Amino acid sequence: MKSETNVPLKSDHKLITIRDVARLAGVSPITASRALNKSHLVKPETRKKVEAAAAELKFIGNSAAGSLSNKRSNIVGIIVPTLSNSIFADTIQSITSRLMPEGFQALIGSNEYCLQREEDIIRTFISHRADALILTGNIHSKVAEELIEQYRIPTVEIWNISERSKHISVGMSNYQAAFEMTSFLISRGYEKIGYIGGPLENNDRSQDRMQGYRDALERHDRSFDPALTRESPLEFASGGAAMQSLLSKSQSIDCVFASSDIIAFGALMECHRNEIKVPQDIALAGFDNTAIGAIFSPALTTISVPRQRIGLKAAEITLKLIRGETDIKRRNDLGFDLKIRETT
Amino acid sequence: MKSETNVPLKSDHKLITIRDVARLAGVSPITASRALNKSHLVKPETRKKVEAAAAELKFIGNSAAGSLSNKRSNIVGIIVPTLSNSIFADTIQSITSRLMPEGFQALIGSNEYCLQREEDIIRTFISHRADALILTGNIHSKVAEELIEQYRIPTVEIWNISERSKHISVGMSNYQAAFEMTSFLISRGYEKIGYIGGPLENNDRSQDRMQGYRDALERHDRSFDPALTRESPLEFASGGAAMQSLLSKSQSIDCVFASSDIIAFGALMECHRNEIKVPQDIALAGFDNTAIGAIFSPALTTISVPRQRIGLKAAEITLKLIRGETDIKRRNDLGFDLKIRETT
DNA sequence: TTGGTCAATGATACCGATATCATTCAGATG
DNA sequence: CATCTGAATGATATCGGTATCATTGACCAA
Repeated sequence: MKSETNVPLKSDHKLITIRDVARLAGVSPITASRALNKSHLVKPETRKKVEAAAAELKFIGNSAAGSLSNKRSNIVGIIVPTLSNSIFADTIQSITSRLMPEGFQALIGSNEYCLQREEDIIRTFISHRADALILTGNIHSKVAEELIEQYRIPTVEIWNISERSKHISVGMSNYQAAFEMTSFLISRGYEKIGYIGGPLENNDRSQDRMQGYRDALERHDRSFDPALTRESPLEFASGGAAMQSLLSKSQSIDCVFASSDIIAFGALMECHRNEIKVPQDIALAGFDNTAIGAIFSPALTTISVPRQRIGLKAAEITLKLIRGETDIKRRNDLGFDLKIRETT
Repeated sequence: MKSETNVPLKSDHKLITIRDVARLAGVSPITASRALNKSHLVKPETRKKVEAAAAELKFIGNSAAGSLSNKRSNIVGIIVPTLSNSIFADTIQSITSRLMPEGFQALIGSNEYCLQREEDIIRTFISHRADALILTGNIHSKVAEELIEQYRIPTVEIWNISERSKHISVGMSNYQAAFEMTSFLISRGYEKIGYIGGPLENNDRSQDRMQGYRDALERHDRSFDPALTRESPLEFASGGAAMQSLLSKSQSIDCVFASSDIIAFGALMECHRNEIKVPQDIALAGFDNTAIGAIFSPALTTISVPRQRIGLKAAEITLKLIRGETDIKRRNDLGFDLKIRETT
């Protein structure tokens, strides 16, 4: 076999540069550069010559050289907690579909719900001199905030709106959503409403949802009972385990509010296994409105989060920030929807 | 409000450079650079001084300048069909967790099952002078292949192993997996086995799975009947619709092999809605082994694809390619597992 | 005719790192 | 002691674009 083709050591292999394009087109490198980027500065005829030359050579500009020179990387860094949960994938998808046509490249990082990892990712994003950052939530490490400040990176936070946020934020109030869902469950007549939430540590969405549940109970003269709550990793199996734990400790529970659809599914499956009927024996509500919830049988009552709209809005604000526009609201609350379906 | 903080126009704001670090440490820029990167060339004492200076200034190197100079971007481009399906998220996660500690940054793109979009993404990856590419599957546009060739980008294909592949590949034989699943279903005694596959166009995995199903039937002296097959987008609802279509056209079907768990779930839900019992009335098998399948009730029979191992192996081969090592197998078949559970 | 404006293009310098080659000097060698 | 060796460091050039300022010539006004 021609094993050399497998050994693409960066050899002396010469890549096409804009000088080559310029030479072929019979113009200077700067004119070639202008023709390809700011074409209005160049005679249409010249532009065509340059474009033809670039096409013939299959020229692809070196963006490292470009950003080094003009101090704009055309890179936007996005950090989400995880890629495994498709809710964030939807947001990323809509961000990139808005940014790519504008010539931006998204750098995507997942911090796996860890602030230190987020800080490391931010550091590498800064090393690429990202023009802007889009971060999930509003809890970040102290050093991360300092770096953002020192390097003056325009930053947008997504997925939660709260007083806490020091940056521009796009999302919805997780607190209010949990509050309304809990209020709804109370209005439905459920007496003993349990709660299974995601890990609280360093997660503002989890914290706010929990607080919303709690405040709604108290607003309706119910006492908050920690024995009816569980904290669960955001995995199906863990949600099931938390449900099992709830069931074994307090039989009289008649409703469970899970702060994530993933947990809710785990809980639902646990009910199936124990031949507990949903919603007849126990009602169940989730949060996020994942695709499977709607087609599930029984269909899951949940909170619909405008994931795509969050991404779109965040992308648009990011573009404005990069372009120095100033008509930007600090808090962009896109709201949420109570999806009342079969499990309650 | 201090609205200036919201207007981070790239002003004349001076960023820390390695010259600043060098000055503070009392050495030349080159020595500072060496101290931070190739520390063995520098006296330990000097290195400590430079590190202290860098830390004090919170220096983060400009990777654009770095890669322009040393012709290595430390960037690896990864393209998956979509981020919405968590199976690819798992692979990405394991790739990046292997590459990041080695100092590489992953650029992630999703082509939404479109070759043209893949080509565009490859073009931007090349503009960043990615050191290597990791692509899903082995069907790419002609121009994409030409660009990879011209710019000599080491490339690894993941998720399928077939003769078709022109690059190094890491994955499993989708053909063989579908063949074995179908054979298993036949051995279980099912008579009329339907098939719902993903879109075939430009998707080698879908094509190979379909062919595996077909060949297995014929190997066992069953005739392949196109009327028992459906093509469905990879969404829950579409899977349900395809199932409905199958049910309405041929009542006598007693088993359906869905080429993706997502389709299988849609189909399963459709059965629930129609009060068709799985597996008593109709058996159902999926493909991919998504997390929910195992905890679902009834638990889904499916093919387990070693998603994480694919990512890990692909990352390791990528590192070897970048480093010019030559002991690399062209086809890295990591196998698959038949997960026989309750739906068959 | 002269001067001014503007469109089109070019020469040169520079972005911030590092490759390359040069230099210095301590210690080993004969 | 002269020479060599190699560790440690530095001066300069360079990567591939583009910002900046300069130049050219066409067109127009006075």
